[in-house]
Amino acid sequence: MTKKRSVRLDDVATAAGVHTSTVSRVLNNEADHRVSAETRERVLSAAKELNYHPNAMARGLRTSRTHTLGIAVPQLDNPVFAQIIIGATAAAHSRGYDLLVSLVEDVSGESGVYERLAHNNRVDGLMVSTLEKDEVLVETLKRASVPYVIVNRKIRGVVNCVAYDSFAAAKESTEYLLSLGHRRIGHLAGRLTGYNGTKRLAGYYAALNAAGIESDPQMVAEAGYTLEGGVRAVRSLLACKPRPTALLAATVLSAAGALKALYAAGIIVPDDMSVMSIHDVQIAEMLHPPLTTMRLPLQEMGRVATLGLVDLIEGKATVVSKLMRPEGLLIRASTAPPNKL
Amino acid sequence: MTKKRSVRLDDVATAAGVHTSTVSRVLNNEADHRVSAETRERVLSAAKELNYHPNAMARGLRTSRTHTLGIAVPQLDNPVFAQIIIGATAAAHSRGYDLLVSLVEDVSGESGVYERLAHNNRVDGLMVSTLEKDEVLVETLKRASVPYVIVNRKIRGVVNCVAYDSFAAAKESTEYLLSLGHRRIGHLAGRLTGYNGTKRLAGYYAALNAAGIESDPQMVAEAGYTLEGGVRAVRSLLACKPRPTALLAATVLSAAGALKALYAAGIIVPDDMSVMSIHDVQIAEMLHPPLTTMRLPLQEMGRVATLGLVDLIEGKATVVSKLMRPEGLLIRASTAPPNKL
DNA sequence: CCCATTTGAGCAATCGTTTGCGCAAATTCA
DNA sequence: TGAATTTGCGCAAACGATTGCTCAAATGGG
Repeated sequence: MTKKRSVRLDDVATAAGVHTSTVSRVLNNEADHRVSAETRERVLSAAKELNYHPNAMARGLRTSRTHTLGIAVPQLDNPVFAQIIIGATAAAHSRGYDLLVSLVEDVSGESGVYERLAHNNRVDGLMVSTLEKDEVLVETLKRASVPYVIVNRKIRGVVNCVAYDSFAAAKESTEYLLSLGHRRIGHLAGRLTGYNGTKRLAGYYAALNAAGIESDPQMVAEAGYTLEGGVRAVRSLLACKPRPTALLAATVLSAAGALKALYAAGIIVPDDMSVMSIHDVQIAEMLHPPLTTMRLPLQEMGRVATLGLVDLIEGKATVVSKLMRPEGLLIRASTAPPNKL
Repeated sequence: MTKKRSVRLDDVATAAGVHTSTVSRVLNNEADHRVSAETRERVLSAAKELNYHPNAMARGLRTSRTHTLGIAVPQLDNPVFAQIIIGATAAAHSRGYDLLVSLVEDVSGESGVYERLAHNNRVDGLMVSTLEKDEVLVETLKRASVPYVIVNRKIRGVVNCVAYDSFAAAKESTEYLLSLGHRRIGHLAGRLTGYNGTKRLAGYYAALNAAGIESDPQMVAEAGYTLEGGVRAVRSLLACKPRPTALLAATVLSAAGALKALYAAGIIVPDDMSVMSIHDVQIAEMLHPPLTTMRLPLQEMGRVATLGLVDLIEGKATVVSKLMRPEGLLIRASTAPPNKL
């Protein structure tokens, strides 16, 4: 509260009886420490004594490094992004960086975010996890003045991407449903204009084909990544005859919507229909019945992207590219063999 | 990618044929605009032409203002905090600030966060929503060098607090259960060492007393703010005889745990037992049965706290203190009159 | 027409660090 | 012992903006 003048390098220098430059070198542990042990000691204790903290602005101005990372996400109330951010903050802190979270809700409108963060030298690097169309994003990032990495998708023309192997995740999920004996499997797809949505759809088809099952476009409904989307998609799938006996949702929120809609339609899960989804988050175990999921390393992805970005910034790497493998099934009560009629 | 030198005030000045100071004044719209309309025009177009963006560091160093706010939360995977942050980001952006999110998980250990953010002049102000004991927090904040506001609780000795009227929320919730005809109402309390936990407990008691019902400590179990806590608490409450016919959970996650545990115990909701909770978040409608809730203005709280903090920073206010009223019941399918045996 | 006032814009100091360079003292080597 | 290094530290110039002053030119009043 009190507007006490903060203690500067100067103050420490005076207290230790040396020049500011010496203090700076000591405190920054310069590579070739051309400072006597005794002086070093004196400086360190003076700094501690005065409770010195370097001024981030001044330092930033001089070194043009902010020790801050930015991350742009489209939503925060989606546990998937929350988890990614959790992983990212932890990793950032572990490397001495802070994390600036930017919510970029409106896909098209927001022209300012990248500018605000990157252009003003507010951040040393940027993680981007928004939902723009590839071309738009590429175009915007072309103007970025700091290193960046795309999180949660892959983009043609951008080398630094950390994404899930969504194809494998969907394929393995579908294989599990097949192994239970299901033959008519529906898919609540993600956004079919985006990376994850299309990859998951492809993985789903691949598993069906490999099992010699002819894929039926009627069994696929785009649900996006929301509860409501799941509700709508299930309604449309229920119109098919014969009905599917199992559903694979591209994400947990749409699966939740599916459960809701199925319940409303009087269809019992898993007796009448199995449901599973990609992404294991806490919600899965709160649903009724608890949801079988394919686990993807969410926090880990935030971590990997962050560490990679820091390496990029610090020149320890020139490329950050990783496809994260699914971590396996978590079988709960929402899946079972199909009902023999 | 290319390390293009960024365009400075100097460049704009040269382009416009004036001095940097003039450019600065134009761009900042100085109060008494002692600049001719023509010059102003020239400067503005030059700035746009060159795509000039002020260097945040340099400006910050000079003005000792970062236009960044910090918010410290204990968890991100709790939708309650996610919503608060959503409200806060929007409000911050609307006033031209960015938001630095800090996850302070370990209550006791983390000594560094406040220092890192506030002391280094990384932020102009701080919102604190962590779970430390009051005394610890007060002690830490005493050393803060920037304005701050406590979010989601009230603390003796700190004037700038934005919190819920948790007492009213719990009281009104309990009254609803009473109005349905319930007489034996259990409470899944929050943390009984904290503000919200105790206030909600008090509100619950108050409603019971007002209805002439003797309160029974056995009907209260501390569940905290997690799924597991809810599960455990319900198990202990089920041991009471006679059993409660309704439960009020202090938060939605513990309510989810309650539903899970009740299902496991073969108790039907709401037929055999009603369940409701404070805090309406999307999870509530995904649960089975959909959960009756007392709505509290989550995003709004983030907004109010942020705007207040900015006012504090900009000297437009000296106090930020608000108790936010509940927004009313959202009646879903988890509550009903008690079963007449 | 002359002096007082206002207007418009430049000068230069400053914010707190970092860092290339210089220079004395201390050390090494022959 | 004298020259060549090495060691330890200070000097002062950046970094890019903001802002109190200064001062000439333009304006106004009598």
